Amino acid sequence: MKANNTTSLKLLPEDGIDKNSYVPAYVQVANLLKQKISKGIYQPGSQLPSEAAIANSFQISAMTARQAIGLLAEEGLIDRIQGRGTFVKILQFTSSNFGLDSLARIFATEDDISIRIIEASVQLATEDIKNRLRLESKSSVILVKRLVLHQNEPLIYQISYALADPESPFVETMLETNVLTGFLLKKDLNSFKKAEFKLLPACLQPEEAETLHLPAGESVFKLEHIYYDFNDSPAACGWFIITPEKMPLVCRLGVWSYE
Amino acid sequence: MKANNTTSLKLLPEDGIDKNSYVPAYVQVANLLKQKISKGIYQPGSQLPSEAAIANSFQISAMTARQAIGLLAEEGLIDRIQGRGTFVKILQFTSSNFGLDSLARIFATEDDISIRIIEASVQLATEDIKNRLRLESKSSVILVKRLVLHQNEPLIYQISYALADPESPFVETMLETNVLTGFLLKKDLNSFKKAEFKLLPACLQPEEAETLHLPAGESVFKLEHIYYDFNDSPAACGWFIITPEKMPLVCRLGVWSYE
DNA sequence: AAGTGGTCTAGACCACCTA
DNA sequence: AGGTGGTCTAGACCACTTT
Repeated sequence: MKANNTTSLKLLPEDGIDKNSYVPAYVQVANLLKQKISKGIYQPGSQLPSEAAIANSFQISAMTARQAIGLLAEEGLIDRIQGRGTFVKILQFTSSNFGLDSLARIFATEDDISIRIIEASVQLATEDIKNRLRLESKSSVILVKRLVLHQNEPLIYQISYALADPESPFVETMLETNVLTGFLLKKDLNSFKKAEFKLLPACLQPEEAETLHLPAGESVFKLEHIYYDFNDSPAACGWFIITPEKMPLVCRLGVWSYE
Repeated sequence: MKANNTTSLKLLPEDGIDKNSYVPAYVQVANLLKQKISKGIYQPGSQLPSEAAIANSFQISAMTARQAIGLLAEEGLIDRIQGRGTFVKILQFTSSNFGLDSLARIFATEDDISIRIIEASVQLATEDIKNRLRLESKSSVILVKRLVLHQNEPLIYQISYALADPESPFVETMLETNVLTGFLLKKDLNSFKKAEFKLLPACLQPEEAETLHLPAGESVFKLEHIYYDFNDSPAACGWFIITPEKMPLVCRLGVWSYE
């Protein structure tokens, strides 16, 4: 009943949905509602028709109408308040959300990406690293500095520390590491339970600048990370250095499509 | 049937849900699934039981089971692949998402926040501003520099430009502007259709440093913004300067709660 | 009391993947 | 062909807010 292979003709009802379309009803309804917000028919701050009213006007069930409204909620276009109603959101910069989409897209292709090991060694942990990994005094850690290249151009300068567990040949494992498939220890990919990331502004240090072929002193992003194992113990930490040009952090609020 | 006021006793079935609890069934199921992921019973990369199996084992309907799984999906704990199954995600830094929660929390209280106008004037638009606001040559713009204080300590240095529309007393309106209630023109709060934000690392300039009581040269966040009206024309632009201490950008992946 | 969003059911059928 | 996730229905009841 939902799809119809027998015809390519498309009826365009004035304001109804096409139940023979491959596009789910709730997506169609969501888009129609977005259009009304986009055109200012539903103004910021104003109340949307109730779920029941929407279900009725589009001749769909309440659950389906609710699913459509859920889409708008996911996109941050509306607020749902139990007992009061659904309201078009007023734009607020504090609801901005910045994702690493640009990097994810680069890594997704897996082509043109290569890793160069700058340094790999076992060292005595510094105070800073001991704090981050919750280590006893005089603990040894593995340090690996990598340069990630995209189309043979420096992309990310990566420094990571991991526990020097004598039970396994860690350094070799870390040298094999493939950033593409998860970024750290390939064999330990599924041994991490959780991770914490912190984004910071930073000033490019001489060593980093030289490695990345950039002028020292430039403003860059520093992405710190800590990975935890299934005992909730920090098992690896480190940071990435990357320029805002290679990793643009952009966020859009409001209606940006669907006319 | 969902709530039960008659008793405060709580039965704790081994692995079932409490249908008399105020906590929705789908939330209970989601938490139980999270526990199993947290404990490593469901390991990263492995397949979760099917929706039908979950529905059956918890004695709930398929839709409710699906809703529970939807919660995990929202939190980025799992991947749903049609026709194949549901799988526990392997942590990837590229799926990090940074929100301005810390700022939103500060602004939410509305207490201890005050605005100081540093400068307000009408100026000829520079090339940069003309590009951003898509202006003709020799256009006038309103420039306002504000300092947002929290508990009488400098928090944000804010610079904004807006079209100098002769139809309304803009400068006065902008002087009245209250960051708390939306950040720009109070009267125009609901006249914006969409906005774009860009997060950048920056180096604190002398004027900014002095205003914020910070040493020049420090690394800070620069949050650029452009607001569009319902004609899709850029109507206002500008940027915030804020330190990473005042606006920590942290992101957590994996299971961080629910023992 | 009436209206709103939120939860839940017990089915049905569809689209997709694997075997 | 059988299993999986995805969509949809027509109802029911609940919790919350406003009148």
